[in-house]
Amino acid sequence: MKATNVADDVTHAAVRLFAEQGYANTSVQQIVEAAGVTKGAMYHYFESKDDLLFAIYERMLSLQKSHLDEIIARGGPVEDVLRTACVDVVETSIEFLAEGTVFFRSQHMLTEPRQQEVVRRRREYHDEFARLIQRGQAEGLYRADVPRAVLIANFFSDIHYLSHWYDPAGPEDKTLVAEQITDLFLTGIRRTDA
Amino acid sequence: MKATNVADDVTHAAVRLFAEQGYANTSVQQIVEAAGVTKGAMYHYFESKDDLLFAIYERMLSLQKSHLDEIIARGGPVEDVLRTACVDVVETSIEFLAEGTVFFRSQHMLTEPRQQEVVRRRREYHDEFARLIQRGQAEGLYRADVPRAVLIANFFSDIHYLSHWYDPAGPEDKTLVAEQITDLFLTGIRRTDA
DNA sequence: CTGGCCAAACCGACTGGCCGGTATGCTGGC
DNA sequence: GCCAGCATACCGGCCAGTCGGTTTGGCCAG
Repeated sequence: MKATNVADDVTHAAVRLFAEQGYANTSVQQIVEAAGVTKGAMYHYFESKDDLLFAIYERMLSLQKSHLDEIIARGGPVEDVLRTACVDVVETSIEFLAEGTVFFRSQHMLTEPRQQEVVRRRREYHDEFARLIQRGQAEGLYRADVPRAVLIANFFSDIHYLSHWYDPAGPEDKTLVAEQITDLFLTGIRRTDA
Repeated sequence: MKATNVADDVTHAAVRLFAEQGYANTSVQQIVEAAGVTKGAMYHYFESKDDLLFAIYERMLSLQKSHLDEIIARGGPVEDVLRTACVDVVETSIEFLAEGTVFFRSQHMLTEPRQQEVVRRRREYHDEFARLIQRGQAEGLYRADVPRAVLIANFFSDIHYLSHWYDPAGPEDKTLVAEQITDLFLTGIRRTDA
């Protein structure tokens, strides 16, 4: 559908600029110029600057949630499912690194209702992930001497932090890094006691 | 020195408001009102809003660097030094949770030269931490099959993420959490192969 | 003790620029 | 001839920073 690439062009330009300069430091004028359209065109497709930001969140949230759902639906041993889910989310986060930067940095710039919506959707993801860990703990695979919240935070933090150090132009391969991070995480939470 | 608590009052109010609403969404007027001073007084102690933000960074950077220096200076086995350093930085980060929120969220709001200064100082900290890991690897304590950058990111990410989930009013004790996080990290990077 | 003096600390009304959003108008396709 | 899809000039609000002025406190000469 080449129908309206205006909306897409604007979104892409916005992601790039928001990631580079931050939401507050980026004017609508800059975005439309970078996208090669005019303000009128943009406001034809988006209600507000806030709406534009939310579109970026909506995209990421849907994407990651659908991936997780799909992986869990495929079933299999908990360990395998968890590993696949972890590797996938790291890889996806690397693929959408700029989106991730905006995602984690600008949530507080959204208007209150939309911020709540993002919180709600993230909690859904979090809870689904938590149930995986819980199943693993029930099977005696993962340590239970540490609050589950800490275990989960220990992985989510890696996703979060990616945009702060990973360089797509650097030497590290994204799939390899995804496996390495997952490995560090799973090794850390594995039950080792007698 | 009760001499000038104006500067302190302003800084504390600023940290709180920046953490709550973000730097861009907080007006200087709000800050001075919250601090119970006037704009004139504030601009007597700070050159600009940016200067105020940088003061927060300066404080955190100095604090954490001095802690790390001191712990390394005390010497001892690498494993012990690293563990102490990790626990300390997590604990400190919890104590200064609001500062941390601002620290990681608003770096791109600083003017370019100051942003560079922050990058420089953070790299100093990073490199010192990296040398500890390197020593541990040389002694065969830590795995070397994963790039050192990944190992380090795996820990720094936890620090970074703290302000996103840790609730000071919650049930988790900060020292305990610090030890748990450190434990997960050290377990993950420990060499286990034959 | 005291009055004069100076600097540092502080006050708060004002301004100039920027920027999100809008109003109005144009144009080509059906 | 009408409507979706734009273009563009413009407005109004907000806010960092300023600036002329006032207050406070320390200090010394008389």
